[in-house]
Amino acid sequence: MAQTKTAIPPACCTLNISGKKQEQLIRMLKALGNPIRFEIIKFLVTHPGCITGDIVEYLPIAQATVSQHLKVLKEAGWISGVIEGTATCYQLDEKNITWFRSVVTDIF
Amino acid sequence: MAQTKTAIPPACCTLNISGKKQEQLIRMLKALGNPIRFEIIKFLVTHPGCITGDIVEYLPIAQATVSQHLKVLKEAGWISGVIEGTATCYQLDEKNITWFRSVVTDIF
DNA sequence: ACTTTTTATCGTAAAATTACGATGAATAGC
DNA sequence: GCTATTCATCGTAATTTTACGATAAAAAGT
Repeated sequence: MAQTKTAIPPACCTLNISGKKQEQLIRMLKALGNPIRFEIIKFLVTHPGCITGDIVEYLPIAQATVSQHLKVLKEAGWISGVIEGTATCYQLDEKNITWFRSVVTDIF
Repeated sequence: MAQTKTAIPPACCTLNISGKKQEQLIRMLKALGNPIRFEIIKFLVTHPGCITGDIVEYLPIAQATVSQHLKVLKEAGWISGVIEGTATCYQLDEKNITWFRSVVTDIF
């Protein structure tokens, strides 16, 4: 390709990330880049510890589908679930979200 | 659902966003939540104004596929392209990226 | 004018995602 | 023990995404 002459003009972000960290970030971005899942996370901000049924009630989609989205969010690290009797209580995974925030503010 | 008693415990993020702003954010998250597109954005940080062919050369995928990814990134607002002769020069869309950063730091 | 270069788009195949109903598993309540 | 409740998982259909080769379009070079 054409050689960049001398100095690269300063970009608006560094995106200085790679390897496992980058993979984890991409996984979180992808999981959040879906309207239903974004709504679930928003819901959990105001309803921490709520159970699956609450989220199903709130959203216009079937219980099986909600469960699938919760799984994606859990695997991406956005949420964690605690089984309580027959129910499962979900909440934001503060540790990972804090990590996400710090990484994003770091590279953007 | 079970009533949240009195005060909601402070969450680690507000996610205070909705409507068109939320839609745009989700579009950007989704576009960036793909390994190939993430690499393209990273490449553009260090190679601003490079042409499609440079990116094709850099990535292990076909030209048509790269072109498609560039389209997604452009539509999401991550990049802009300037036609120069037969080539197209791509660069980060600093305005939208700045918007992205401010929104993310605002709601997380 | 013709050829070359460069890139976007088209058509299409394969893979992944999203959605649903049905079913199974596990606990709670009787 | 039996029934009800709650949720994850299974099987599957529909849609979307990702990928490719082929082709079209548009400018540059000869």
